[in-house]
Amino acid sequence: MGGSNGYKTKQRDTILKYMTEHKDSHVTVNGISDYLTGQGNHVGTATIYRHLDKLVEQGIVRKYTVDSTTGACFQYVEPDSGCHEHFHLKCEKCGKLIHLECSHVKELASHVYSEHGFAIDPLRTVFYGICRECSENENNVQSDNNSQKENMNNG
Amino acid sequence: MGGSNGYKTKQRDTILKYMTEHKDSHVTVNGISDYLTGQGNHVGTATIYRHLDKLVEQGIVRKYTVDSTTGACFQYVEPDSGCHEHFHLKCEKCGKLIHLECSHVKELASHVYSEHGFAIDPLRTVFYGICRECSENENNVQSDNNSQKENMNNG
DNA sequence: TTGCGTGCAAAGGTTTTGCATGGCA
DNA sequence: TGCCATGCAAAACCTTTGCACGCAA
Repeated sequence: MGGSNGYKTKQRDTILKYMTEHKDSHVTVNGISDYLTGQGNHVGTATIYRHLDKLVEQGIVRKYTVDSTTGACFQYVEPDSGCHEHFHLKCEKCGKLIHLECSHVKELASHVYSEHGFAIDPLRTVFYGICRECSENENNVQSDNNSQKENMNNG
Repeated sequence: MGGSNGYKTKQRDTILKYMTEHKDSHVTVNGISDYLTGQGNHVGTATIYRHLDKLVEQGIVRKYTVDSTTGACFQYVEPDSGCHEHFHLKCEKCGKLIHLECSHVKELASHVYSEHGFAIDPLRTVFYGICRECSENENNVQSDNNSQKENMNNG
């Protein structure tokens, strides 16, 4: 955590720029790689991993693991907003990842800590369930939907 | 989801027995495989995965994903323990599973449903974090940390 | 006998590592 | 000039899938 975080390189800037421009959504290494390649700014996969690791260590980026089969998700953390903690809802039907920025959850977290001595880690905790769209669809159509695809947009 | 859960085989019994005997800790496929092989009860990896998948579907076993590098973790759920109605806290350090019978959580669940339209599934949802004992230990023991994860206690 | 269950190996995907080269300071 | 950073490919893992054979019902 010293002053020096390594050299300032084109690749580092490119990745950090991408992260800050997508701070409202979760991104995967694959997503970053594809996007940058499409923009003509190809960066090697290993380099992306290495930078992301460093950024996570420095607290600039957070790492989420939703599923063991899917790749890890990363998200930029705004440095000035000290308490940018939020939890996540993951729909078991469509795989959508929803950000839950809600005071109720934070209250719960502090309650659990003071009453139960347990420090909840919002980085790792994911609420599983069924999202609004899917429960509405469930009532209307009953087609087989076996998609395990992730579409993690929506901020 | 018919009544039949498949044939009763030696492998299925072996795996289920292992799960029930380790219900207090989370286990990995690798751990199961190694243990059974050591006991002279070798079961193929694919078979373990296939059974675990079924058990998860049936709600007999829970699946956790702590890290994308590590494999998934599994844990047996006692059918008569009423675990379907309350939430769980899992310590990332010691793997302990804590039953959280707390009105605050239920309130949160109904709030999330009414306000955010998301129906949380208590069976799948686990709060990750650090338990009281482990956070006390962390303060006392500050020995070598070659662990590349973990140091993320903020807030 | 029928058809699911099993084991092995191969495939598919994500992340890490080794090594020679390139680029920042 | 001295190192760190990068890229490529291979390796290391975890998980799934295909296929032939075994075994429960």
